[in-house]
Amino acid sequence: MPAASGTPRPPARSGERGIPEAAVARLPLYLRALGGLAEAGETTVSSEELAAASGVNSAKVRKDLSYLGSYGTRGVGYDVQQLVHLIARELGLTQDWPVLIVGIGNLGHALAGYGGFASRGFRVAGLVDADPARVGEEVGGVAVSHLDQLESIVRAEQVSIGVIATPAAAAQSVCDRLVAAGVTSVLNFAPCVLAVPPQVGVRKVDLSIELQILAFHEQRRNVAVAGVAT
Amino acid sequence: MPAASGTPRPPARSGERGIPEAAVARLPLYLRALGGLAEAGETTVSSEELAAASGVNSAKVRKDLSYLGSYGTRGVGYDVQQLVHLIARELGLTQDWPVLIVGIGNLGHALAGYGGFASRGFRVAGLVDADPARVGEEVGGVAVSHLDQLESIVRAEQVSIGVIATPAAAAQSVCDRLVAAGVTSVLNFAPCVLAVPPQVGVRKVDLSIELQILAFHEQRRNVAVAGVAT
DNA sequence: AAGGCCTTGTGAACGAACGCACAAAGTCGA
DNA sequence: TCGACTTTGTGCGTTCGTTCACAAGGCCTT
Repeated sequence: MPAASGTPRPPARSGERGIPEAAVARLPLYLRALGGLAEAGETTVSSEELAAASGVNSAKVRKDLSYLGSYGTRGVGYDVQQLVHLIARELGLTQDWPVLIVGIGNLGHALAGYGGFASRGFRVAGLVDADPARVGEEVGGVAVSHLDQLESIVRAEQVSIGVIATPAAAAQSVCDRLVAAGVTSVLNFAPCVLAVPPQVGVRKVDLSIELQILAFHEQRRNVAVAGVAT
Repeated sequence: MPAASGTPRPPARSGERGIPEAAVARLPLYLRALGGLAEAGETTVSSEELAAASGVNSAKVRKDLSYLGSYGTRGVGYDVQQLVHLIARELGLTQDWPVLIVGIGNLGHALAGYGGFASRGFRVAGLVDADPARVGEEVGGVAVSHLDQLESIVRAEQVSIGVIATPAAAAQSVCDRLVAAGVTSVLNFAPCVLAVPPQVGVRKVDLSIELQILAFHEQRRNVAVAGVAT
């Protein structure tokens, strides 16, 4: 019987800026919506409007924005430009983020050419692939280098964010090399779990997982209907 | 503390199958991990092993699996094949899901060629694009049709899941057409919010949002370090 | 046959997140 | 200037999700 004498006491609220993870995940949504509103010529926006434009509930919007400080004007709303700037700053998008994409298959191609990166401060600092036949090809204005160049690109371009778009079998070794070279955040598109040191951040996107979740709900609806019909 | 008797409080078990959303989102993860274990020749797996292979915590694994019924053997673990079948059935992956992909740009290409779909029961039943120059091109064994064909493909192939990989500007109108034609689940890659009737399911994937969340944590780490150094 | 060992299944405590509802605070019209 | 109106900011109850910890249960060795 191991006495519960360990210290399972993670100081959740460590007195520092403690903006909840769930709120962080919504900030990019607001930013996107605000971009649209700004283009439409809006100068101020209420929490209700922003909520509609970003697909969340207005109380949540207000609470999330309150974590950034209270910059709204009661009776009026928020200043669009100020909010854009505030959110961008909070997310760290006011600086340049060099990104290295590893694996230039179909998905890597799509990512390299994705317009949504540049507008948020992400710059494709390099593309690498293990296939020599792909080296030299230019994608989205950047030439593909060989996988061997991974370390030198990370160092030369001060890359801190790596994107893995390789097959699952290669992902872990690529990840290890990225981390060893100095990358501290990884976005993983390969369908596998990555092991990284605790101070390295990882997020994963698995296209087929999203479809499977959709299928679950789809099936459930059908079963429910069938059940009623029976 | 002995087991409290007194007033037994069944934990709000709504007589119907009430498997929590968070658990559903993890089932595909388990399924993937189990695939790997099966290939490695494992016939049984403990919650601890499965947890390691899918990157979650073992208590969560056990609780999630318990929603599917109790099919583990104490002292041994779970039967891999049985678990695969059980999860697949729960997710509705034992049937064929025809999928229509709209927008065959870089991303649409990647999706059409993505191997992770077929192995989970998803079949690309059609590809459509608004650009006549793309019509006829073959991607992943399926020919691209014109956007005009959207409705007829949905009906002919009994498509219930649509994937939107168009620019944001086109997404809502495409979505409306999908829904009108009978699609009841939508996976949206366009960076915008979609309005749909309540009975239609939508999930979204925004590549740049994931990067922004990474950037937030990355920045935070840097600020923290700088703060200590100061 | 019996006891030890391992792993499941789950009650219960904890914590995070959500959303309501409302007071506070500012604007705008008269 | 004043009062009505609008919208923010947030305290609080509720729901959802995670984690701990342990009794129940089954296998295997002796």
